[in-house]
Amino acid sequence: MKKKPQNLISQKWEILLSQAGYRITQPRRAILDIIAESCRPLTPVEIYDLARARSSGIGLVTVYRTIEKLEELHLVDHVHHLGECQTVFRSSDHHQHLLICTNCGTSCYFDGLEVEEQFNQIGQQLGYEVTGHWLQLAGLCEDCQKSHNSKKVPE
Amino acid sequence: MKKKPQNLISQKWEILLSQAGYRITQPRRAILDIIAESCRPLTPVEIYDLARARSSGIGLVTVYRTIEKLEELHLVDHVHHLGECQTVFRSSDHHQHLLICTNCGTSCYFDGLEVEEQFNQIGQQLGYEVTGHWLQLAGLCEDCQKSHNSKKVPE
DNA sequence: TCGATATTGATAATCATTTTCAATAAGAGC
DNA sequence: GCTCTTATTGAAAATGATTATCAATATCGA
Ligand SMILES: [Mn+2]
Ligand SMILES: [Mn+2]
Ligand SMILES: [Zn+2]
Ligand SMILES: [Zn+2]
Repeated sequence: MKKKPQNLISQKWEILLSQAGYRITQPRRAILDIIAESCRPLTPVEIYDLARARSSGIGLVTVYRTIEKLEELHLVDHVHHLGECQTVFRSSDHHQHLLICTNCGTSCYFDGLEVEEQFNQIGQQLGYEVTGHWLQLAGLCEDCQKSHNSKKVPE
Repeated sequence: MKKKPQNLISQKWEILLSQAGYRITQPRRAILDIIAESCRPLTPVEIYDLARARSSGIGLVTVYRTIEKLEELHLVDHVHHLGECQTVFRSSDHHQHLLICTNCGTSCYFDGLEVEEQFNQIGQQLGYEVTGHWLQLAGLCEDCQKSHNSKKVPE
């Protein structure tokens, strides 16, 4: 019987949830794993389906409640892209932005942008005090550039 | 009896809707006016309430259907901000980005950003072919900076 | 091991959006 | 202006997504 090596991220999340006074249950663990391992933002129902395929008897309600707690601890971000406005993706530890594949959803955080100064100047010109920004890039990932037509969606 | 001078934008929209084969009805006209005049993104229900206050007997369904057509003709944009993911705002004629007040919602388009080159480079580093971007600034508008506390929401 | 209680899933309730449909009104052609 | 076709309307019902309720269960500190 193979022992599945647990994902490092979900391992960390379990500790943090524990420290916040939440309990680590079987359904919750399955949901954490799914989200932590995913290379792309997932909808609640996608998480539900993937988690159920792995360990049965999980309720969609529990998915929503688990997402709620992960958000509260800032361990996941809400991602809006394409039609979906409610997908969830593991958050970066520092302020970063997402580059999302328009075909398969595979997402990467990136940083190193030099834009804050420009943002402040634009605000000044319009009389606003800029307090935040929201930036997301869209494109085709390496795999999807090769197989340009196929609409396969990973994990 | 005062003749209300019609908004230039909604006037233009009526022509375009007409040319697209759609009819200009009283409910539709009221909805166009509300959206065209607004200085901030509105939810369907907000549009519904404002339009009903102006001319009675308008259905929420008609609001949804009118938004649908305005979107189809690219006359309005979907705006995601704060909790709301389904607000509607008159679109800019060329590619621009929005700066939105976090307090009252008042929004301005801006351009003159020098970022496209940086976006492409970032994509290259990560193996993506960048095809689009999504950028929005948030801040406090001039009025809301003065009356920092009051949560009044215009029109 | 025990016990307080956080968590669970089934079910029902709520909220936003879409569909259905018969009545109405826009507007092209006369 | 009048007529006729048909796009549009609002009420009501249907759908889909999210949230609240609640009794049974599982977690985890003592
Ligand atoms: Mn940033
Ligand atoms: Mn741009
Ligand atoms: Zn891809
Ligand atoms: Zn403001």
